[in-house]
Amino acid sequence: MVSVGFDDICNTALGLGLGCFVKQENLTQLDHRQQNNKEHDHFLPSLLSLGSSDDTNQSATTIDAGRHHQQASSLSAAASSFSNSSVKKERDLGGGDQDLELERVCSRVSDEDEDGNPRKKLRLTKQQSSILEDIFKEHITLNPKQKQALAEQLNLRPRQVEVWFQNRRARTKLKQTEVEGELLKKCYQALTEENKKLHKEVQELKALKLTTPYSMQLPATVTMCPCCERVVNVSENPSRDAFALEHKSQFFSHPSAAC
DNA sequence: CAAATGGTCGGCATTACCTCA
DNA sequence: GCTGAGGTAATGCCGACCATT
Repeated sequence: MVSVGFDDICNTALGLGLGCFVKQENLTQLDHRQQNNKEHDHFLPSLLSLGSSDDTNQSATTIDAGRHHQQASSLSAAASSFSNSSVKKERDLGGGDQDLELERVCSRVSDEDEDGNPRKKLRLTKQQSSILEDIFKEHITLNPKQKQALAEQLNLRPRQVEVWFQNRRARTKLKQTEVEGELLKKCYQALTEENKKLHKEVQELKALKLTTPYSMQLPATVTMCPCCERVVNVSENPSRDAFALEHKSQFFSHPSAAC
């Protein structure tokens, strides 16, 4: 099971599989967004100029330089079914102008592979999914470098990594929406219950008001403001004594000011 | 300096394929 | 073997943003 810190992965494709990653500063989502475009200028050349120091990098560079040529490897078995898929457009860099142009041409071809068979849907391996999940926990978006590096690590195309992250964000949002919906539902039920209680209380108070003279309506320990009908139970809350007294005095001198 | 243009991105809705009960 | 439901990879479109002209 491969477990690699994403900050490490995204820093350089050279580090893939070599454990020689360099820590990269964390990026916020906005940072990613803003950085994406800026990085484009130097992203492509840096990847293409990856000096292959070993066979691992050699294969990675091969993928990058010619994304339409599938690399033969165990991990790429799943990806191989996409060699000629109907990708709308490969938005990821890494192939140069000629490759981009080629991509534009090839991207709109049929959903069939070289053999004329209908495109098969990729199922990511557990290992691939696990790595993607781990990285998603750290970063829900990728910048081009990160995407490219991850794609190379997983033997997928950058577009596939991008799509996975898009779908993963959508799933996260959907779950979050469901959770919030449940929460709102519970809040609504609680408020409804509270509302019922308050209505019942109001009815009881109104009934009490009708059947009893005002001077006898309240226990000796309870004070009610005639303006707002606010009730203060002095005996239950001695700390309010001062408030009650002050309020009381205001009731009869300046009732409106008290409320 | 402002407007037009082109490129890239993420979000979103939808489609298409696959698996499983 | 067939079928419907659910999961998910992939597609297509859109608006936002940025760089360039």
